[in-house]
Amino acid sequence: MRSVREAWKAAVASAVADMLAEKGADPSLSEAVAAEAPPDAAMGDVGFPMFPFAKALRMGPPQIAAALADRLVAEASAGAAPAGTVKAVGPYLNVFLDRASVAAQALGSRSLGSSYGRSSSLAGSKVMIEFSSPNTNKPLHLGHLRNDVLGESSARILKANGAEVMKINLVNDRGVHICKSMLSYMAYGGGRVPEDEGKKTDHFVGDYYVRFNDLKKDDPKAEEKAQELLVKWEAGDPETIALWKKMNEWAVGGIRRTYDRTGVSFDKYYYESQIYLTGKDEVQKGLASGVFFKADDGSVRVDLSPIGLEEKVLLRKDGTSIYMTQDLGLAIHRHQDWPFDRLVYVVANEQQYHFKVLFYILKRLGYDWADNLFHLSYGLVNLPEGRMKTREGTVVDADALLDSLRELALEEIQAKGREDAVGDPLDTAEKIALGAVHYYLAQATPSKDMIFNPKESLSFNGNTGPYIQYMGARISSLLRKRDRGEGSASKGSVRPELLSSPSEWELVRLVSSYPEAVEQAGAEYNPAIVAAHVYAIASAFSKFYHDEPILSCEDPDQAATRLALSEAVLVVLKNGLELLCIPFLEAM
RNA sequence: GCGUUCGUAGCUCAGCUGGAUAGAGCGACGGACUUCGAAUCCGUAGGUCGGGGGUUCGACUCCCUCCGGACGCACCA
Repeated sequence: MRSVREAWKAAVASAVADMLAEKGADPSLSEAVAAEAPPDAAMGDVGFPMFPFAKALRMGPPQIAAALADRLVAEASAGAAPAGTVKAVGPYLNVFLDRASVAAQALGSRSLGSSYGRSSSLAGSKVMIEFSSPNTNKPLHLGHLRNDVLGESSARILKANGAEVMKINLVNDRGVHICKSMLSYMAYGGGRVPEDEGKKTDHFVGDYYVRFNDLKKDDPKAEEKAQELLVKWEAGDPETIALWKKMNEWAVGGIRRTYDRTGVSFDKYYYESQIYLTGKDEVQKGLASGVFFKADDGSVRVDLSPIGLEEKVLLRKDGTSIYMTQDLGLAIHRHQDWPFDRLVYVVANEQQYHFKVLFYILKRLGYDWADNLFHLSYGLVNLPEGRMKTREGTVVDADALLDSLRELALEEIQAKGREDAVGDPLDTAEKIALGAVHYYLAQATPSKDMIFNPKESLSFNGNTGPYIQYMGARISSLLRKRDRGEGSASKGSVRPELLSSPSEWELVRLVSSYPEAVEQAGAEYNPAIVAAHVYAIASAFSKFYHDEPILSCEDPDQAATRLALSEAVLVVLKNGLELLCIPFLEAM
């Protein structure tokens, strides 16, 4: 569809340039030709507004559109224009595409299967993407799920556009917050292990972190002791390290189980405990080259006035490093490990300042890849009841959320009496729960704060994951029937020109523009674009399915063609859901 | 106080990089199952696009200003 549209755009631009030249105006003004979508398909498939040329041509836009239409019709009769017909509609020049050829192209997606929607727009580029980055003192919560789905989905979209992608996870496994859960365990743990309490290992650790609040009441010096423990840890005290290792294995092990459950994976794990000292040497180099300076108090700083900010300390006066130092070193080391062209950080928007400064410093240090750093900044996830707060215990635990959604989905399957039809009810319920959460989180514009409504996410009605999964299941059901010999489709042949009704054309249009959506999502690091497209096609299919007989169509050719269209829709649904980390279901 | 960002229907969100009558979903109200899965579909009501200026042939979109919310402004991560 794009190629046809581009061809028309070029044809219109060339015709406009000719008109401008004839009137003695500058032909390069024709670069302002823009292809748009008319509000109603009855007005045309592609529209070109003529306003920008009115002044230069000394004509009203409607007159320009009419004159241009005549010109292009003449070219078409001479075989010089792309397929389709043109029509002046007020100030717009509209094009009606040759629907049969667009439909034929859309049906071609069936043979491409899982590769339909791939592009080479990012071919040859290496993209590293960092996401999730959990702390090892507590399990994943709803906010992580948004981070994870944005990261994993973006990675899949980038790959679909031809990029080579390296997914990395930076685990925050050191620091005073980790020491707090250790201290709490030392006080209350009594040597117990997760199995003793029948708990998932990361929850076991998280519970001790929460109990640090009790410890503060029992022991007024708890905060101090946590700091002391951190010092012991940094000194490599064997006992401290042993406990730290044990608890971290529990935490990371549990978190990994949640990743397995949600379909998130990483190519490489980095641990802060191993890299928190990196970056010092880079700062020293920058100091030597004059990018940084030594302040009167002995600390090393960078001047941020060129980007309208103050100074930033990079090394304390005692020579110890800070967060920025570490991230600086890590970025450089990562590039040595795997020379990426772009580096994407999926991190909450509260760290915008941090990345602004980090990117600026890397650029000042002269790294050529510093121009292609991107902070995929996302907003908070809140609940209908209000904001999640750790202290108030209103944080939504990821595992518990998935469990409760799975339970609700299971109840629905049972209520509909579909246990036998779905085969494995619990597994199906789990996949519906995952579809609900991932779709809901992925469909929102990343940068904005959002409200997560669990009940709404699971609704089988409306703009939800399960609704889309349902359309996939319906099409699968049709195909099963066809394979069993039902209907007349097998006796007919596929004829794209039969796809002419409004609902059929809408589906053709959406199938054929799917690759553009994937490409745009990749260019903007925005899975929501794929989500919107997948929902649109599911919704359009639902209408089509309701209005038109498919398998039960009397005319074999029409049945075969409509079934082929359904298969094309299925290809888009499957591929799109895959990009969004939403399981596809044959039946539900 | 300074900076960033957001404000679109009762609620949750789109709005294709400045174009045709601002769109969906939920909720409300009213319809559609002897028919491929009604976990669906159709219709109705509901908006001064936070307010006010400006740029433009044309502004939800760009600029300024005010109001309101969020986040940041550490030698914490």
